[in-house]
Amino acid sequence: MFDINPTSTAPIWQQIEEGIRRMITVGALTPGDAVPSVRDLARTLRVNPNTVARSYQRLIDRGVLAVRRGEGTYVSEAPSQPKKSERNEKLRDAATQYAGTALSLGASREEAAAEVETSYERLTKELRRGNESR
Amino acid sequence: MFDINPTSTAPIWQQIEEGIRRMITVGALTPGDAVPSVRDLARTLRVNPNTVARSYQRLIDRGVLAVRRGEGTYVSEAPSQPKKSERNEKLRDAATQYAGTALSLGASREEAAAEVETSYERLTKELRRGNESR
DNA sequence: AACACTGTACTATCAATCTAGTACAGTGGT
DNA sequence: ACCACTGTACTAGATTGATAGTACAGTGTT
Repeated sequence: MFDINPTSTAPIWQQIEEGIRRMITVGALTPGDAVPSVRDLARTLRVNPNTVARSYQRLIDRGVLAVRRGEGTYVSEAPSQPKKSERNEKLRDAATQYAGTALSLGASREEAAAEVETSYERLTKELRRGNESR
Repeated sequence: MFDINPTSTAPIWQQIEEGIRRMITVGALTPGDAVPSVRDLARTLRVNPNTVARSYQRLIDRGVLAVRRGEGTYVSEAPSQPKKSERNEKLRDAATQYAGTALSLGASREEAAAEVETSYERLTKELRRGNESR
């Protein structure tokens, strides 16, 4: 599972939303899989159930998750993907923010890029762990 | 000068603090230079003077800026640089956050790194602009 | 002396986020 | 029928960030 950074300026519901999306893109969650219940995930992440519910609701609204009433929440069979233009805009915004931070810390372009690749590799490995049984 | 993104989750005072640091590392501000007055910068960025004052105060506390009472605020002659360990930790955190976002958007490692390099180049060029007269 | 600037320091208010607690309807297993 | 689980919905409080407004002391210019 993923971690929550309570000191981050990014709201927790957003961190959870991104975390679920990451697990799907990496294959740790596939269509039809059940996601943890609101209360379970809240206990695991040491977070309020309302906050988890908010994240799930957003993912449901966007067609990434689907609810079976009384049963639980599952990854949609046909997970809708966001428009390409919107995706590129978000990626660009995130890159700009990171590049700005790297610059303010005096990091070179090469160092900034290398640090991203390292983090990317680490995240994918962490997310795939505990998932070899599939 | 730099821009403020009011929709970002990062607080404005932090964006201003990073912006000043960027201008210093890029050379758009050198030791001895005056930074805009609290009220001027607030008007330029369309932000409350209190918010700018908060950013300046943090930079003063860290030895990046220095105040001459009644005159203004200036870039310190011997700008203290943060500890290497702390700098690396911040860079790493920022890289992790960006990599996580890129992953949740389904971007490949190469695409994520390339987008950073592009943003980095763009930022340095923008910041150096209007500074050729030095 | 008067004025226009500087930074600094308050108070008050608004919005967003997170938390705690409670409640209710739907589902499945016993 | 009962129980344990599911998502959902609501109230209320604390915290943080940003805003508006006001005020005061120090500095340089006129």
